[in-house]
Amino acid sequence: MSSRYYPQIWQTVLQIPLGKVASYGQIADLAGLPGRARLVGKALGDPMAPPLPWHRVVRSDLQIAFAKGSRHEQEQRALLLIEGVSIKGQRIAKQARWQPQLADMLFQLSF
DNA sequence: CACATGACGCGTG
DNA sequence: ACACGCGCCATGT
Repeated sequence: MSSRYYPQIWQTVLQIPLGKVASYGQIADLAGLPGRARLVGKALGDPMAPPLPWHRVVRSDLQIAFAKGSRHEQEQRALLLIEGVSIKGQRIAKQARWQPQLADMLFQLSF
């Protein structure tokens, strides 16, 4: 089981503020795993994962990763809208991007 | 072991 | 915007 890195990924995802979104690559970087965006997707889908704001993780082009119209895609869209994230068409508003501040970075270092 | 397949991302054309 | 190619990596056939 190579879910060795999942915990740090989960921790990072938990940092994303309500109403904000982060990309898979961004989470990978913050978790100290540059270039390993795919691993983030795996971590989120792992059955052992704790409750997470998984819906706040989207592709770097600000689109939902799941197939258009799929059940997962609809659920993620609904959750984001509930949080006040504006989505026009297939694209999430740029302003919803999470920009980690110094305090957030320091939190990561404490692990 | 060889391939294929994703909740990815970036560079090029 | 669209299409590849390639890097990345766990899982499955």
